[in-house]
Amino acid sequence: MKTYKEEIAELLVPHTGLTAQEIVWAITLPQHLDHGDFAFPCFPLAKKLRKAPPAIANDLAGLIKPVGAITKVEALNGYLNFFIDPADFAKRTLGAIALQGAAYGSSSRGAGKTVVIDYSSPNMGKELAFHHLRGTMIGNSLGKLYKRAGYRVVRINHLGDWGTSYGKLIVMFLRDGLKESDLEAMTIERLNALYTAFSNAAKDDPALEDQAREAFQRLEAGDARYRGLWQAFKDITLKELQRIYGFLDVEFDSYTGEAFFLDRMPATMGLLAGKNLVKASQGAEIVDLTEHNLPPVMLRKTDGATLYITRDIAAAIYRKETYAFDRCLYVVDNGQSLHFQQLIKVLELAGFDWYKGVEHVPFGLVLIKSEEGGWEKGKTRSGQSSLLKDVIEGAQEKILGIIREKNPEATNKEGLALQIGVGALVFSELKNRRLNDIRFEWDKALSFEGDSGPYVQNAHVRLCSILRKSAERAGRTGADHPAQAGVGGIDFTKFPEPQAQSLIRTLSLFPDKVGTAIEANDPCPMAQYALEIAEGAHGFIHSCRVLGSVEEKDRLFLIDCARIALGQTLDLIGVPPIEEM
RNA sequence: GCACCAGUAGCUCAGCUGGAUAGAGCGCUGCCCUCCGAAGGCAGAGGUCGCAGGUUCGACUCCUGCCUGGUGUACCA
Repeated sequence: MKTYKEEIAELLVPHTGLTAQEIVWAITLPQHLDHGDFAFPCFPLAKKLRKAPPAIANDLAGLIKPVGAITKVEALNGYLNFFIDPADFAKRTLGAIALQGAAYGSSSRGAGKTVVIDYSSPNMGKELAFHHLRGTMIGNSLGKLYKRAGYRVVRINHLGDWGTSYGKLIVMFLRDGLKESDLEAMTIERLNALYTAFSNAAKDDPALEDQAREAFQRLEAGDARYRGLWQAFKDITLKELQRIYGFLDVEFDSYTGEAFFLDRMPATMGLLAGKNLVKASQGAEIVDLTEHNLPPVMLRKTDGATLYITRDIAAAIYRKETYAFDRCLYVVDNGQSLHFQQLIKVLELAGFDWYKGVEHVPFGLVLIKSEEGGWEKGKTRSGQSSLLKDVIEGAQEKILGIIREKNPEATNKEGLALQIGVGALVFSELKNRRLNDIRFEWDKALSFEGDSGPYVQNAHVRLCSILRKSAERAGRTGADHPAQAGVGGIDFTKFPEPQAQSLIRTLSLFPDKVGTAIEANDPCPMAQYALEIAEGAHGFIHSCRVLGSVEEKDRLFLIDCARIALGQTLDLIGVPPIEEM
């Protein structure tokens, strides 16, 4: 079926000398309802026709006869405004939602293409901190968005599981007199404590740093005992990670961390040397990028050990070979921008033309309000831990109290509180543009009012509640989902209220919003869109009684379509679309 | 020094490939529950879109320069 824009373009082609494609591209959505549904700006034609834009608009308005769903064409301020029959608009929009259901907004733009997304990627031996949440949820959302656009998506957690840090862990483990038999009882908290203990001890005993480097060298050399400890530490970390990811409903297709690429180091170094890129400098091996206005890339330290970026180069090549990706996205904080500029430049210089598909997707800091009132990285509140699990539990606890007060009959209050808490935290991190530093305020994020996770979840809950009550009235169990039955019997002229019109217009934007989010590699447009739907839903529910009204059947249908669109939007950004709260 | 990012209402932020009168939330002033969830809705006050140039019929949006702030910058990851 043709879109409205395409229909309008057909009308304009004979009079403008533009192609249909150019016109579709130029058509915009008016900001004000009384300006119609679509607008064609006549300004670009002014030079070509040597006429003032308002005059062109007037001429075109006289030449074009409304046909089909287009009911009126009007010239205003140099724009040609098109008005669509509201019933037709409602039928197309809601019909598409009813037909596609949970697949609403799917497209084939990514058909046959593969995108690899690297996100979260914490360091092993440490617990997920609050600041890991943003990148994790951005990557999670991008994965879902790309899937909806028809891409094959490979989600990778590039664990930081190699480096001197693991020498430190081993040193402290042995220094405490611990043995392999103690690994059974080892927890992530205790591993974390070993790190802290190391930094404290190293202040008094600088020799510890050397011991850690030695331990890491033994690890790299393949010492069996050290490798065994390392593997045990990694297993403990993974188990805990998956527990937290479970709370967030985040998944990965691969956990290939840095260590996975160790045996590819010689080949990678050889490949770069073969391209004449490797240079000796102060006892280390580097790639000199001065003529590209970048600092040098260190591939190998004086002690012979490889570095982070060396493994990243190997990993990029491996991913290309393994997944044949068209695009490879690294969702990593903006502080790493130099690193990724270097990585991509090295891939280019090495002659890999696919470097063009490799892209850093940076995001800004999450700043916390300090006691002095300033903004800083780190702790969520003075004296309070910045571990992600503690933040989630804190949110859950606070919300549990509110649920007990506002909805004492709710079943599974703990589970609901967790989903609302996660929704609140996730929404507060995704509603802003990716690159903006976020000023996180605990109370605001968990606020039950305004532009918040609970606000958008609440709109979904109210829609579900009406559908549930509808079933209840008819003696059915569960909730009614009239959209599943299709558009048969629905009277699309029954939505004349401005609140209904506004809601339908908002629902029609879903596919465009998915596209916008993907082009920007940013879930933010989707989160903003969730607010728009929620606002539209609240407005409609407030002013248009559904159950018991003359238009009950038609309004229930609209409610169900709004529920689908909002539920899908929430799912795409990783906010749990709950049905009661 | 170089690199990346940000600067829009008192505060926290939206604003699609340049387009019609720059939008929300919080806070502030008021109003609306005999009515499907008030975790909601409605109204009001509040802006020289960091500064200066440039491109354009048209700039919050693009370009250049500056100012301010954040982050990063070879032997950590």
